[in-house]
Amino acid sequence: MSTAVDDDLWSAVGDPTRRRMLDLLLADGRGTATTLSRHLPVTRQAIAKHLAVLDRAGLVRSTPAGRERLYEVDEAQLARAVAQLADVGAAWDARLRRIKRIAEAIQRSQAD
Amino acid sequence: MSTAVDDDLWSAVGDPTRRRMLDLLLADGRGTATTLSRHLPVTRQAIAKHLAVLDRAGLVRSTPAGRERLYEVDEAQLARAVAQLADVGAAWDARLRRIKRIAEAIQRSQAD
DNA sequence: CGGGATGCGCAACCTTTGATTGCAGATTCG
DNA sequence: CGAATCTGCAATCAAAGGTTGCGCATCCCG
Repeated sequence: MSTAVDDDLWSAVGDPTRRRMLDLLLADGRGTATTLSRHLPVTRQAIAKHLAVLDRAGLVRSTPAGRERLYEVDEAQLARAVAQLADVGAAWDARLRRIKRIAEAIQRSQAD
Repeated sequence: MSTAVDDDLWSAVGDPTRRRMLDLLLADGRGTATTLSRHLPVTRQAIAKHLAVLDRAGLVRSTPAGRERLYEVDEAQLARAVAQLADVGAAWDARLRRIKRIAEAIQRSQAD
């Protein structure tokens, strides 16, 4: 019942910059710290640190290619993260629905 | 297409302590900084700061009651946050599915 | 009604993290 | 070869999460 979420995965996905990086990587298939930074309002070094975080969380993999380093999304791991988002959302949603049911029941009983 | 997420709402929900606070508030209906801190591994003051964040994001409301201050979840706003979680998840999910379809198509064409 | 217990809010301080600038090493390309 | 480009490392900074230490209001009970 305690929503059993992997906090590392969640916090990797919790940062807005990292979410946009994942969006970009998914859209283009791959990218480097430099190319990503061209589409985001932060410096290449900040991007590099975020890539390190995503790498540690297993959400991206990287391969050196000459003088640059290419990153790509690990689809299976991102799917896991998506599933966790859905889990937390579903848990809250269920509680909200239950609350609504109870509120309606009270209203009905008061209408008697 | 840019996942149009309210970053304030998301970042309010992005913190693990705040997520657990919302869980507790949903479970009990209401609570104070002190009661919440009894179920969490942080001090009352830390909880109070988180409550201020959640309040600014509109996810909770508070009413003074004697010497204590009761907080409760704003269900409509939490529902909005849940919807945003679902949106981001769905967007990534769709991209992952598309990638998978393409990969399968390539495999099929190579099998010719 | 007075005093201890309980709850809250404010302030100072510490640590972590997202972000910056600066620089040196490696690789590509004209 | 030499200039351009990409990377990685280090120092520095500001914001955020967390803590301790008060002072003040409210409740409760003898």
